[in-house]
Amino acid sequence: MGITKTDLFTEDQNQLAQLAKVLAHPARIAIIQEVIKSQSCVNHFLVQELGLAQATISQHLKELKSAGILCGSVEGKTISYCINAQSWEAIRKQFEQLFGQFSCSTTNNNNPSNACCS
Amino acid sequence: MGITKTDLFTEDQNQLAQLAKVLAHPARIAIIQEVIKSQSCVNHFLVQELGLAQATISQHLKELKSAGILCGSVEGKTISYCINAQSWEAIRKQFEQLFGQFSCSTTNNNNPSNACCS
DNA sequence: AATTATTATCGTAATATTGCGATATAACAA
DNA sequence: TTGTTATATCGCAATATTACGATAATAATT
Repeated sequence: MGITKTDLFTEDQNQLAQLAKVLAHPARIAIIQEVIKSQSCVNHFLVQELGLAQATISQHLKELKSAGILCGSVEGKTISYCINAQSWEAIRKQFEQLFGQFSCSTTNNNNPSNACCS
Repeated sequence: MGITKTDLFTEDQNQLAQLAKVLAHPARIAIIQEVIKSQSCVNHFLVQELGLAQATISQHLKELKSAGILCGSVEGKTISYCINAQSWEAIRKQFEQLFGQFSCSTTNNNNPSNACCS
């Protein structure tokens, strides 16, 4: 069907999946990294750097913005995008929370026979 | 087009995006969390817990397995899935590497006028 | 005012994803 | 052997995503 049954899952699960979806495209990863490297970026710079069409970059920027990862400020006739520091930290924490749910030591302590992957 | 131009991006960017894509579905997040909570899970247990059809769970498990997040071991007529500890750590590191590229302090030091998000 | 530069949005084609019924396969049980 | 249980795979329909040309909107420049 192509439609996700969000009602079956918790708010946290849906939210994290949504965040992951925004990161699930190399162009958006690349845009994020360019923005970090240059402190801020404008659309046409990214078009030159990444080699995607202007409309495509604009679309990716829109998604990154609506996810809270970037935010843009008008500067003359350009729009300067930078990392949304507060959101960035919150998003990082959500991923850390997931990754923190499992660790090797946990496995060794509670289930020494967990040998299926070793 | 629906096709991602992977040739425009670095190996790392493509790889991280690919990993994010696997996490970009609440069912797969939920499966991961069930597997962690129960140490290991079999298909039909997840079907009961999550309320998705058996074929659907099987498909998600396949993706999680091929991404290296889970691995399965045959136990009689069931297949027991657990976290692939080594991969898990490697994947965590890739996300940490991304999130480590930006921090508030960096911003404050190098670009005090980065006020577009504050 | 007309031109130029920059970005957003619309529309569309190509492709990918999600979900599940139906079916196939394999291990065990009676 | 026949039946049961557990899982994987196939095929399909519905929906989502990706990419971009065309166009619109806005601000600066001439």
